[in-house]
Amino acid sequence: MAEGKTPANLLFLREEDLRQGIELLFYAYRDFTAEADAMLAELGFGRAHHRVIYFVGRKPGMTVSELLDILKITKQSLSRVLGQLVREGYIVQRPGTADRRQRLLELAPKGAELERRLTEDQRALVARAYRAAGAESVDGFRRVLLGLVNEADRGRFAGAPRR
Amino acid sequence: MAEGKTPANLLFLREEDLRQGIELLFYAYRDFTAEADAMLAELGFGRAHHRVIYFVGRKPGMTVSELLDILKITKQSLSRVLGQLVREGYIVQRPGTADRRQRLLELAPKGAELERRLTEDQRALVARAYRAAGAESVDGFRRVLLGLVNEADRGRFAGAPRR
DNA sequence: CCGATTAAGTCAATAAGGCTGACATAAAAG
DNA sequence: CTTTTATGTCAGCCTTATTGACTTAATCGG
Repeated sequence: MAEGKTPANLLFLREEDLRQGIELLFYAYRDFTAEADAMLAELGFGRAHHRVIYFVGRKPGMTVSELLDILKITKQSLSRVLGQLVREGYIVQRPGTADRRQRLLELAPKGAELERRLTEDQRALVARAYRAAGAESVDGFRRVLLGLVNEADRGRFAGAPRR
Repeated sequence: MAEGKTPANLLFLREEDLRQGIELLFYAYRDFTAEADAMLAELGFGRAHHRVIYFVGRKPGMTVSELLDILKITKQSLSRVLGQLVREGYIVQRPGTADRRQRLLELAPKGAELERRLTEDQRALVARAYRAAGAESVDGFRRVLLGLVNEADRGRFAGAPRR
């Protein structure tokens, strides 16, 4: 029985650990997005607008296709959100130089300003969590999350975190 | 200039680190929920149904109020989803013994079975990420995510991860 | 015991953000 | 010159959330 107890107990803890991980992801994501959501709501925007603004800001000159790949939504869904952002002057489109079918996306000043405000908020949240957890923890955080990301997208996180 | 360069560079890296954290959260959450979402769609359910089933499974006898606190949605929003799950026999309600106004929630066998299938999937994802990252990383992952969680909800994650 | 509060539910209207399917246009590629 | 690709658009549908107003039943506090 002394032998029987250990594996059963380990298995139980493991299950608890995994559930804790699942729940941490839920709660952390819920709270991580809450503040920015509130800010967006005041402008009549939603989380979808934030994602578009964020990624366009991150990589100016991005094509519509690239954005679709990242967001994993349909072009019709993107179209509504993107069209709105373009019409309201947050994002500008210019034809691609090599391929003139493309519409390269970039933030207009108004969009850059909003991006800054939104991201500042989330950066502060992450910074606080990083500081509270300590440098070694940050590394673990990155490794585990990277393991959750679809293999195809892992390459976006250029190799080794600087160290 | 040798002195000037370092702080500027550190600042840049820090900004990059924070953005990487933000993006990791986005990609990881996106991919973490994708499989279960597909499974739910076949039953005509969505992510909201999963959350209800998950948390009721996690704490049988939970009240509606408790669930609302966790999900941070309105009772009208919950009502539709919960009502559906009750009508279709995934969840049963029984009046509270101490307070008969309450309707304590628990999974019916059908709901427990679905919960198992859904969570098994996510558990496997998390387990894979944990294994790939290693034990020390898991600890860091937990610490950082916990720092992102609203202070009011941190108590849900009972103190020290077993160690 | 009675009035106030609480737990839960309900009805109605509205909106965001997804989806599918079908079709259009312009440019690139073979 | 035909086909493929990048992008956009129209139309209709679903899920998940919202606010506001109201109901019912049970508990609680004086």
